Amino acid sequence: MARPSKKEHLVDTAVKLFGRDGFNATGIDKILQEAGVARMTLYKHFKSKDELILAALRRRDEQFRIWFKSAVEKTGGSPAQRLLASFDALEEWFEGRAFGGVPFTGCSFINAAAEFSASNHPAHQMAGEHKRLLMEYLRLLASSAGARNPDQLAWEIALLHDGAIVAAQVSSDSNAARGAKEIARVLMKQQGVSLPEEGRAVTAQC
Amino acid sequence: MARPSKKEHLVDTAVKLFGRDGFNATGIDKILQEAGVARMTLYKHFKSKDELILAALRRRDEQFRIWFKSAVEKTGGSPAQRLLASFDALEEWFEGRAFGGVPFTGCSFINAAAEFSASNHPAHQMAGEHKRLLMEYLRLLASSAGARNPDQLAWEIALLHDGAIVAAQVSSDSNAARGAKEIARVLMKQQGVSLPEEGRAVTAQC
DNA sequence: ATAAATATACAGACCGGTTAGTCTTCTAAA
DNA sequence: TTTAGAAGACTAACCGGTCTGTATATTTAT
Repeated sequence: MARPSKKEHLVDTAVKLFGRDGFNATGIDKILQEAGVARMTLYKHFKSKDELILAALRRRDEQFRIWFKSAVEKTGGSPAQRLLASFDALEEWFEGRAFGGVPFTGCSFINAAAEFSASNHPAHQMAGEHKRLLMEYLRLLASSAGARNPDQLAWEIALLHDGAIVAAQVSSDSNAARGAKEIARVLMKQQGVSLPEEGRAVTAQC
Repeated sequence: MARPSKKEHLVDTAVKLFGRDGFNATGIDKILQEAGVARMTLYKHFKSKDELILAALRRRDEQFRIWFKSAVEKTGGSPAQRLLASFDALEEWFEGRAFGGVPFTGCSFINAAAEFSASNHPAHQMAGEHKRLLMEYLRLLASSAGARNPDQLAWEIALLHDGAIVAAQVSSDSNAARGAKEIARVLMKQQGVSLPEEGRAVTAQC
């Protein structure tokens, strides 16, 4: 019953538990129990745990990128402002204000690449694809913002994102996003991207 | 026999295998076999696998920081040049030219924080300590280089390091270190750190 | 409308393999 | 002779994965 439900719910639960406890450390049984789903229902939809892992990463990629885009765009600023707003989105995430208050446990894709270190492992490759798609979005913003070299700026900002993620995860550095944002400001300026007045929104100038 | 050997060799083997295959995915048996050491010899020196993991991380921290410092300092340049040389060291590492040609599989501490996500887990905390110690070294260099705000510059460069590590690991981006180096150049300039002529060593000016 | 057939999902026993960790026996060297 | 270490059996738990059986719907045929 509720055809859209069982498989979806299983994948959602897997996303949550894999993200929280890791892939190898999370057993099938825990997922089944948490999801309230029978064993054979899982193996009807997925032929192995590895396939469930891939499905969970696919879902996470989709979920994350949708959230990220909307978090960046809800500010409604110019492309340049949106590039900066991406760091505010990271801060939301780090502080557990994103994804319904789920505590931050690092980027699932960085974590996946860590656990599945062989670069030809499907999960590892999916991690690379996720980062590539995020960078593609940044490249679009950089281009719209009038960067002299949009590819380079997107690459740089992506690197700042990952650096901030690592700092937030490994060192519990709650200011990582803000610090990275300041670096981004410098790099954008260097690329000829013009921002409105420093530290004040262009629309609410009192 | 060879008193210094057994325990040390065990830890060295653990460093290698944990680094290559991950912590949860590496069983005790594999380490024992690879090291050619008996089971009880392990449990004579460590009361659990967790303790072996911590010992391996301690060794890796020591090994990595010694290598990193010497790789940075063998260039023999000024403090400012050494800050930049740190990115060349990363490149060596990424390309498998460090640690006796062991292929790069990411930073063991980032990986540890990924597998042991609870921030109060000893391995996770050791990862934070490792990053802190590396940053301390960078702070010293930044200070000697005459940075206006050495703490900030060290923090920024550490973030660039981690960003480059993630890019190299997740996306197999072989230019990650060079790209990060260029960003560092900008940030150092902004901090009033003066470099000799661009792209040419100060001692070998032909 | 009623009855049979089909599909879906749950519950749980079960399997072989592997895990971390303990214990005992044997060997070789100091 | 003493002792460190190798070898390997052993335990208890857990792993991913399979199999059986049952209950409940929905669909189809009569």
